[in-house]
Amino acid sequence: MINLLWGDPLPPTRGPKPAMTVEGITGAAIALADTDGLDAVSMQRVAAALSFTKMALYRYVPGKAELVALMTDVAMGLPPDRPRRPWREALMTWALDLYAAFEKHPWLLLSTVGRRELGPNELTWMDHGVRALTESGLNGGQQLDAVLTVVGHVRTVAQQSLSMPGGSTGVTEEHITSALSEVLATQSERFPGLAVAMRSIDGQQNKGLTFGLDVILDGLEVLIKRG
Amino acid sequence: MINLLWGDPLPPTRGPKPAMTVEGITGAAIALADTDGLDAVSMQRVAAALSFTKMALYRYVPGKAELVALMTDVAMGLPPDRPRRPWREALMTWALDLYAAFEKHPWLLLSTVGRRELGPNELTWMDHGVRALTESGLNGGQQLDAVLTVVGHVRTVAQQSLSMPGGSTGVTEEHITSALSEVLATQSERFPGLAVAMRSIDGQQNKGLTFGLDVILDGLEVLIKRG
DNA sequence: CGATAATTGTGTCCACCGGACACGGTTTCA
DNA sequence: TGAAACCGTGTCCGGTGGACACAATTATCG
Repeated sequence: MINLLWGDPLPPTRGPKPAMTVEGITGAAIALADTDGLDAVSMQRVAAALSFTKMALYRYVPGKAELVALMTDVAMGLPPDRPRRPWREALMTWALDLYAAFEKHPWLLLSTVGRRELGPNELTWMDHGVRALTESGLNGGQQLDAVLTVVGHVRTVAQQSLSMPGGSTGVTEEHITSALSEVLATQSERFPGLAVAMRSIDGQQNKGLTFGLDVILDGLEVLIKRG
Repeated sequence: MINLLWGDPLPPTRGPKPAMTVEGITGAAIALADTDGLDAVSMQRVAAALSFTKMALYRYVPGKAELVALMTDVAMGLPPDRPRRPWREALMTWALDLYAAFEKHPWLLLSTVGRRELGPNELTWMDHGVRALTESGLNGGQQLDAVLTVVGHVRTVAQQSLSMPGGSTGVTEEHITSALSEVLATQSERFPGLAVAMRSIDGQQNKGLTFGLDVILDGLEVLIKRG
């Protein structure tokens, strides 16, 4: 399976020509997930989208888990190339690029939970994130932890701002606030903190993303300047 | 279903006495998830644990999604009561408490992804988090965003440090580093940033959690002091 | 007291899921 | 010209969530 993630090794020569490709299967599965969500991705449906039997897929992919891993790495893609910049701007645009990737394929939030095999594209993302901090003065562990903190925040905001199936347009806190106000209408005395916080809210676009990023980067700056 | 989350309303009077309770079902499901993971929670297995047929559960719970929502809110529990303290210490211990909750029921990381119905316990967690910041000078939206950033980081670290089925003992970066070093052994030139970062790592316990929290709180402090 | 209506747990059935396996057709190599 | 390798298909299995009809149980009403 690692072999699949890192490029298919040997096209055999003996039998009939394969009628499909791993790339085609992965692409069909991604298209399916993009339109109908990750739950709609089943072997049957992927095969049907390619006009084949589901069992034919197992000639190219060991199982569903590996297919999802392939989908994930391909859909993640490579981080866009950005010019060298000071660590803060570099990490900020890197985070926004990552958010854009989640925005393009919201199901990535589901397929990247839990322990899993990391593909080359995902590793490249991590590499670029870490490299934004190479000249910051932080040591290796700090760099990794810092990137982890940023990706965690991006994930959280994306997860809460992107409706799972198709929706995207980042209306950040839209749902949570509406769900909250619904509850607080009758239970406001039970959640006093939330109640007063909700009253002084300014419905700004994508605020949660940049707010948290600014906070994290400010914190990193403190750490870096402290030396 | 909301009714279920917020307390069962009316025990009817006509037919035979119910032989189970929603609490019992939820408890059995939680126990099952604690030992064998969330994937092991099926209607059949939950019913079998209570020596009943799976269809009997549907008299108490509308469906599996609602059962998982119940499990989630119950397992989350209420945040421990802590004495009033300045916002920074309050938020820090709140975050550590939240991490402990995820440590106790690792499957919460899976059951709390995507759009879902928020239960009273989960809302209480949010309320306590926000209330830690009431005297910080931040406005309501900022308070919510700040708490969201913290929970995002806690989730990320927990997710990567807790092995899904049963394991717990927070050996934070253990897996990611081992998986990374495995790849970097042969592909180090392809991920130069990761390669050098891995070389200067100090295998400290649970470092990722406190590191990120310190960074976030430092950033909040900057924002607050700026006024 | 007896009939009725409501509610319980069960049994049966369905579509769908991931996957094991055997089979016949196709292609290349010895 | 076999023989060996590989492809796509069909069949089968255990498991999933859930709809539905059914007999048994219980409280209420006449």
